[in-house]
Amino acid sequence: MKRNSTIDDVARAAGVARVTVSRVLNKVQNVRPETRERVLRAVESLGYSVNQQARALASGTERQIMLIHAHDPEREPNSYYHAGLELGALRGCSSLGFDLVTRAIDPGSDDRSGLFASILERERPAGIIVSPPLSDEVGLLVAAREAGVTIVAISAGESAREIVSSVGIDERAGGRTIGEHLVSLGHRRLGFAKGPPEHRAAALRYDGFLDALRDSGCDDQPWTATGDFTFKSGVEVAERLIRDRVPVTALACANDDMAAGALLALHRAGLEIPSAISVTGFDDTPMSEVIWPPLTTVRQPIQYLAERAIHRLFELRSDPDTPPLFDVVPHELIVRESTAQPNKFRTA
Amino acid sequence: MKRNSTIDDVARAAGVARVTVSRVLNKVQNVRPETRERVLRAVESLGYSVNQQARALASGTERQIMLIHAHDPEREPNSYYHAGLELGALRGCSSLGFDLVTRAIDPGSDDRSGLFASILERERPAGIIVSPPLSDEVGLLVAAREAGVTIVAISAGESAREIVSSVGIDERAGGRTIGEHLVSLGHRRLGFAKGPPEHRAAALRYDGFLDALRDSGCDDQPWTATGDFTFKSGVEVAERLIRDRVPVTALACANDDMAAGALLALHRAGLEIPSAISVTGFDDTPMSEVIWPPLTTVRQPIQYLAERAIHRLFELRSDPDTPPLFDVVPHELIVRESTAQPNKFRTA
DNA sequence: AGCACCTATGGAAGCGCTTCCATAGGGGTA
DNA sequence: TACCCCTATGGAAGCGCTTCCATAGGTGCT
Repeated sequence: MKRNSTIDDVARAAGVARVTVSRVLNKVQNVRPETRERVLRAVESLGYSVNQQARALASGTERQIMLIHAHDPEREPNSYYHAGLELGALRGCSSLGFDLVTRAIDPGSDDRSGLFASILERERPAGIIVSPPLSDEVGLLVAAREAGVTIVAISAGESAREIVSSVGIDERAGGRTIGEHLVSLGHRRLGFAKGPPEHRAAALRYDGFLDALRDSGCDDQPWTATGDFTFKSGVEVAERLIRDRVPVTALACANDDMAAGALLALHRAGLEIPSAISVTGFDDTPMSEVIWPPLTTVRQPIQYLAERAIHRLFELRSDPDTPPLFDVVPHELIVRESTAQPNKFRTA
Repeated sequence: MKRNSTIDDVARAAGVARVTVSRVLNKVQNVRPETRERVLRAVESLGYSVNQQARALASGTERQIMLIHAHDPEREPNSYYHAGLELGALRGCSSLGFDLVTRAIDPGSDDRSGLFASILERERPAGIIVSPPLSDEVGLLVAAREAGVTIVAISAGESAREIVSSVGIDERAGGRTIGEHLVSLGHRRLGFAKGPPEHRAAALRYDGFLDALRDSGCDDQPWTATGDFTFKSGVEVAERLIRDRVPVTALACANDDMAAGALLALHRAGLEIPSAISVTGFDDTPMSEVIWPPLTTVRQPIQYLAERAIHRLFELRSDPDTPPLFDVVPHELIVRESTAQPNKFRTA
C-alpha cells in the first residue's frame, strides 16, 4: 500500500527539520534560498503534497467559508447557476481544507442587510463569497469589510469592485463579443433584451454590445427591452418585438434563460430561427444546448468562477489589507445554430 | 469568540473519559446504556459535533472517494446531471471528512473495464460511486468488489442491485406515476419515448408506465419509439410520431431532455402543447422549467442521491460484508403545464 | 575585542480525535 | 472461596501539521 509521504519524509530527504519544510511550503521568509531549493527538490522527488486536514487542524484557523446568494428557490427554480457556483466553491474548499456553508437570503426581503449582518455575527465565517445581485449591494460589502470579514464578490459591477476583491469575466468584453459576432455576420438592425437594472453585470453586457456596434460603424441604436433574466421575461420581450413588428434581424439577450424564452415566442409566431431572426444568449448554461436551435452564447465558467473566488479568499487571508483585486476570468464565444447571416430577402 | 466545544468538553461534562465519548459517538458496543445516555445528554447540551478533520487525521483511514461516471464531456455537454451528482457527493464527503475525486470514463471506449481496473489499481480509493450507465455494468461492479473496493451504484438496475449496494428512486413506481397521471387526465391513446436499452433505469420507467395502463384497464399497447436520452433523439421520436400520424393524445418521455426535444418538434409542426398533445419528462432537471410549456415530470433528487450514496459508503466501510442494500429515495410527480385533458374534438 | 542584534534553523507542544493496551470489577465455574 | 474470563472504562500515544520559543552563527557598531 502506497502511503503518502509526509512532511517528515520530506524533511529527512532534504536534511532539514520539519519546521523548515513547513516554512518553505507556507512561503514564509527567513529561509536561505539554498535551503529552500533543497526542500523543493525533495518535495518534487517524493511527490509530496500537504495534508490539508492536518494543516487545518494544526493551524486552528476558522475553517468555514460561507457562500451567500440571494436566491429564492421558490421563484427561481432553475438553479444551474447556483448549483454551479456551489460546486465550484466546494471544489475549491476541499482542495484548501475549508468547509463550505451555503446560505440563501431572500432577494425580495427588505431587511437583506439585517439578515446579512446577523449571519456574519452569529456564524463568524472565515470568509464569505457573495453572488449577484448581492455582489452589487455596496452597503452589504462595506458592512462585511467593517465587520472584519474577508469577502470576495462574484461578477460584481464597477462600484463593488472598488470595495472588495472580486472574480468574474469581463462582462463588457463579453457583450462586445456578441455584438461583433452579429455584426460580422452582416446584421445591422439589432435588438437587445436587457437584464434587471440592479444587476450591474447585465448592464455591462449591454454596454459592450453598444461598443461593438459603434466601433463597426453600425450607427443605428439597437431596439431594447428590459427583462429580469427569467425565461418568462424573455418570452415577453420577444412577444413585444413581434407585436410591434420591430424590424430587427437579430436579438441578443442578456442571458440564456431569456434567450430560451425569446426562442419560444418566436417559434410560436411561426418564425424560423436563425433564418428569420438570429438569437443569442449569455452564460452557456447546460440548457443552451438542449433547446432549439442550440444557442450561440458566451461561455462563462461558472464553476471555475467560484473556485477562483475561494482561492482568492485564501490568499487574502494572509494579508487582509490587500487593496481590492479584480480577477478576470476568460470567457468564450460559443457559436451554435441560433445565429446566421441575416436573410436578405426577408422584410420584417 | 465562540470556540466550538471539543470531545474533551463533552467528556468533562459527562464525567467520563474522552475515549468513552468517542465510543458512544462511533456506536461501538461495550458502553453501559446509562453511560451512553449521560454522554448523549452532554453532547446535546453543548451542541457538540465532531470535528471531521481531526477524526480523519486520527483514524488515518483512506480518505479518498471516487465518483466515476461515463460521460464524454464533448458529446454530452448538458452536464446538469453530472454536476448535480458531483455537488451532492461533495456535500456528503465534506460532512464526513472525505475527499472526493471525480473521474470520467469515455462511455464509448471498448476497454471500459480496463480503464476502470487501472483506476482502482493506481489510485486506491476508499470507495467508489458509479453513475449510470456504468452502474449497470455488472462486470465492472464484480471487478470492484473482487478488488476489495467498496462500491455504491447510483440508479442501478435489478441485476446490479443484487451485486452492490445502490441508491436510487423506485424507477418503476416513477414510471407508473406518470402513467397514472396521464390516464387520470383521460388519456387512453399513449406514446412512450424510451431511453437507451442498456440503461436499466430507463427500461423500468417504461415498465411502470405499462403497469399503470394495465391497472387502469387501458388495454391499448402504447405506441413506442426508442431514443438515447438526448434532446436530439427526442426531436426524432416526435418527428416520427408526426410523420406517421400516430393518433396519441399524450407522449411520455423517459427523461426531460427527450421531452424538450419532442416539444420542439411538436411546436415546429404547429401543434399546441398541451391542448393538441400532452408531453411528460422525467428527472425534473432545471431545464424543465425554462422550456415551453413547463414540463410535467417526475422529480428525482439528483444531488441528494449522490449525497446518500456517500453516506452509504461510509456505513459500509465499517462492515464490508453487508449484503447489497438498495436505498430507495422518494420521487415526486411535478405537474406543470405540459399536460392537460385530451382534446375531445381533435382527430389526430 | 566586546556587545547588541538580527537571521536561519531546530525542538517541543498541541490541534481534536481514534486506536492500542491496561485495569478494575463482576459473574461463572470448579 | 479461588481462579478465570469477560465487560466497561481509562491512560497514553500519535495522525501530519503549525506555532511558539530557543539557539547558533553572523553582522555591524563602539
